[in-house]
Amino acid sequence: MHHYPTSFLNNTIFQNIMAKNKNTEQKIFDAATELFIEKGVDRTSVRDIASKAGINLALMNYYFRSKENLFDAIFTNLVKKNTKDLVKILDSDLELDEKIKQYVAAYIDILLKNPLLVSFFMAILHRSREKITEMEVVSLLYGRDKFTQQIIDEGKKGNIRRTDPTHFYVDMISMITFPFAIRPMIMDKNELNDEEFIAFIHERKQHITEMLLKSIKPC
Amino acid sequence: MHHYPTSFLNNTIFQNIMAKNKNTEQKIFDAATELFIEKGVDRTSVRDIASKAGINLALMNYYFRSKENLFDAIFTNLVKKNTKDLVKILDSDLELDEKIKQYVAAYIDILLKNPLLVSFFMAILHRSREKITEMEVVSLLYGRDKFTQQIIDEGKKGNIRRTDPTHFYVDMISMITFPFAIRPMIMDKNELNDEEFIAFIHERKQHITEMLLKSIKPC
DNA sequence: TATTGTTTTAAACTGCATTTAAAACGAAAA
DNA sequence: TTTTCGTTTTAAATGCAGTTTAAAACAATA
Repeated sequence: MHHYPTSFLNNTIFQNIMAKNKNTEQKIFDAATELFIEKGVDRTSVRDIASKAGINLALMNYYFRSKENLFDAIFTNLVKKNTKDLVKILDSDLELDEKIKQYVAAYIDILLKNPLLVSFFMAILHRSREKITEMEVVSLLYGRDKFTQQIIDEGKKGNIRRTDPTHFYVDMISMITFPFAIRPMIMDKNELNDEEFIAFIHERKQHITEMLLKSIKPC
Repeated sequence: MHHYPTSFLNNTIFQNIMAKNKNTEQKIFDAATELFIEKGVDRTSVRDIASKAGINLALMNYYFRSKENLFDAIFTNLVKKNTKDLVKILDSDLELDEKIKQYVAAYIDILLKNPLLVSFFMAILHRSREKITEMEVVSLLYGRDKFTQQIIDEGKKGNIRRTDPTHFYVDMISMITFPFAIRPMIMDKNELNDEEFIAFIHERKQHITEMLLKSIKPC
């Protein structure tokens, strides 16, 4: 009979564990994060993590139960840390135009700053696409109740063309996100280096905003 | 010293091998294809493939050298079979409007008909994003020389707004492709069943076309 | 019939995540 | 202080993955 420590994921008593297990658990968490960034999730073994964290192999399983769990913990942590602003913008009382502009720019900046976020997302989608619906934290990346209502309302008022909010939202996140997923392809086909790709992505902030606004502008 | 059979990938003498090795090589290929569809690439082991094909474990490596290679062969085959039309449309002499409309519809139909294409693409992007640039066959999914020129020309002639063809093309494939990648998320958040999701995707044909055309319409 | 190259086989090898069972540790109770 | 008991750590084993090896079976042909 094993006694597993309270999970990292169970953050109601997050503070308490941290006081106690800070060293080992945090060491595993940090080492894994660094290695996942550096080599990708699949190409880092738990032995790598253990040796980088300076702990015994079995401790990874003792604290996180599995590599998959550790991955989820890191991903959840990363998403939570980075998407607060995004949700705030969508739920704000900004004018629709300004809201879209800010959302697009903020989302792109987040993805530029956190390459891990992109590759984690890809990893989850790849591993089992269904799983993503089970991760509550993903709502933070696809939650838009107020925004949806706003589009419907503005359409009724005649301030914009009547627009299907689902299509509109899918368009928006597709144009923002997908280029990061196919980054090597875009760089290769357009002969861009890293710097130029980043510039291209920055251009897209304005480009996407214009595209979206033009599509809802009333005739 | 081993004597590997001429590779499946080397299709200059494709016919010849097929006459000889049809049984075993094709059995492996077919079994793997079915299992990859059914359970996903990572969740099918080479032992699964061998037992489904009714052959010895080592034969998979004898014919395809590695599981990765087998995967590539299947992917390449699948892309080649399905993207002929797509390239034809982009390279045709159609009017820009009509060309965009046909391309969007054809691309979406292909992805609807071949779920494997989507998950294979994700698998490659996930495994090593860089690898995708090495697969010549991917040009078929991202090749647009004549199309690019056409957008520039029409812009100069004043038939459309002057438009950056790279952004335009990225927008187009993002809006077409990405929704398939996040299918479970869209279904979950909008409470769609399979049938409704497919209907949603069909709607997108017209939606995306309108979106793209509106963005290049001259003021 | 003997030879040579090809195809198939059984078994081993390597590296991986995970599990086990026991040992070490630390704090609280006796 | 010593005992006790839950927690943390350890070394070793387990089982499954892809791949490799070396020999056997087979087929064609000289």
